[in-house]
Amino acid sequence: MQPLSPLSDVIAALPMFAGLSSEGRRILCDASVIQQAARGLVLFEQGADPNFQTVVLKGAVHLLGRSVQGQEMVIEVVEAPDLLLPAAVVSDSPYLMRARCIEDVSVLMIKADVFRGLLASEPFLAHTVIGCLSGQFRAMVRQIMTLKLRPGPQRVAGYLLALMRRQRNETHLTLPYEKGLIASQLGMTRESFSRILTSLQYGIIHMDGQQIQICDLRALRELSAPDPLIDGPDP
Amino acid sequence: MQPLSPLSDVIAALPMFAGLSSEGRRILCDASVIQQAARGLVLFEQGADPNFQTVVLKGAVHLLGRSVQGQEMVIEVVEAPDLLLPAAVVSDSPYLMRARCIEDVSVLMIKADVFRGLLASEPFLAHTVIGCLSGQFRAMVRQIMTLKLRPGPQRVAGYLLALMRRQRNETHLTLPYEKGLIASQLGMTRESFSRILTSLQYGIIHMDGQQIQICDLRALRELSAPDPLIDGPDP
DNA sequence: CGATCGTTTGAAAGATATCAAGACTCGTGG
DNA sequence: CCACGAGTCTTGATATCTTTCAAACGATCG
Repeated sequence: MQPLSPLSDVIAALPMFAGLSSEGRRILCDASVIQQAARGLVLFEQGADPNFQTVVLKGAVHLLGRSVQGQEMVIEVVEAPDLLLPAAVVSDSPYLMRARCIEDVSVLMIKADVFRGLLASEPFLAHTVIGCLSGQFRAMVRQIMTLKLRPGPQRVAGYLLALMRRQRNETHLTLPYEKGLIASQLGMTRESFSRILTSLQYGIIHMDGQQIQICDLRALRELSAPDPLIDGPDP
Repeated sequence: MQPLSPLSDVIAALPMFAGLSSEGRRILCDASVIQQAARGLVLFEQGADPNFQTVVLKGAVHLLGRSVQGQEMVIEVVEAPDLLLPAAVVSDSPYLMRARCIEDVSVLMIKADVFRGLLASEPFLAHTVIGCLSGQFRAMVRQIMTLKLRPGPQRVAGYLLALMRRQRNETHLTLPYEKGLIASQLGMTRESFSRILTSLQYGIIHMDGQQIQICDLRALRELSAPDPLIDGPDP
């Protein structure tokens, strides 16, 4: 609850804000608070107006879309260090998604109007936001390409390979959260996800709960039909 | 082929560049050319490195994703006036998609390195790019939500309603391009799209080639299960 | 007129979702 | 320590949706 390190030290330590003027840094500090949030906590609701620009300092956050009928799906995952939906904040438009903490997180919350003001006066901050927005935009494009061009099993295989790369390229990996959430991130039901995983069980992977051992990397890669543009360089 | 109006006049007339310093405007002019491109022309290829920041001045451009297996789908539509994939240009990363002119377009092409340089020295340009990026990001999020949360018929109904709104809210509308392209934009095959349209034929719409008459707006809206966040205010 | 392209339609196959039940894990409290 | 219950995951049967393949139709254009 209480900031262990003074706010200004945290901000000074962030590469994201390294190039701010001292004046800008002061304004930023005055308009910010640090919060700890427990796993499961909702940071904001779909449809809400952004009052803060949230910066994820530690941990990861799910952005969930909800249909009129009430079903909910993971649309985006934001991991520290990154901005939470700067697109909504800079355009002062309602959030399209709900933000829920995947794990215990710490966030920096900057008053939205101050943040927008700083954007005009601090070229460095503008540059940071541009970099962040472009990265998030490209991630969304990749996801659309995946949804439109790849069937379920390919998406699952690709997901496992991406996970492997993020976990130090070892053939043993741990699913980062519940399978139901992963399924919705991949655009399928948990039943389908479960079935696809079991279909991989015979020769390609070995699964035990959240633990997955990749037995036949070559086969998995072949199954995913990787595209270096979408998936990054070969793992 | 040849610029009818001098380059500097075109740039001066664009709201997008209205706030540039005179110095910035000079640099921009020196690094830019205006091009006319015919319908069907490919402006750049998927995987290419961005040499220019393209500004669509007139017309519209399709951004197409291609899978390893070779099938191609419309991922995004960019209409004048807007930037073509600033996310790739500012991050100096390969284009994720191919750009193809839907119709005859005119574009302004700015050398990419000069554009990135101006971004640092011209706060107004940075602000423009932030606005453009955030708009495009939100469009991608909406598309993902549509793909993940809505079945085919809802997507088609929603598309028709969106089209109606863009065409002065009249109940008679014209499909902007071939049905096959619209189908891929909606994430389905042309056969599925055709079947869904015929299923609407009986009472809800009347279709004749590219012309569509909406007979029962209420039913169409109900079928689309609209979400004001995704679809905008009620048409 | 014949060729090409976009579209529609039909029949069949395949993929995915849904519904329902059972298995499993894990934390709680008796 | 065990039993319970909540939540998650798996599995099976079925239904539905979507794609695929194939053919025919229609328009446009040389």
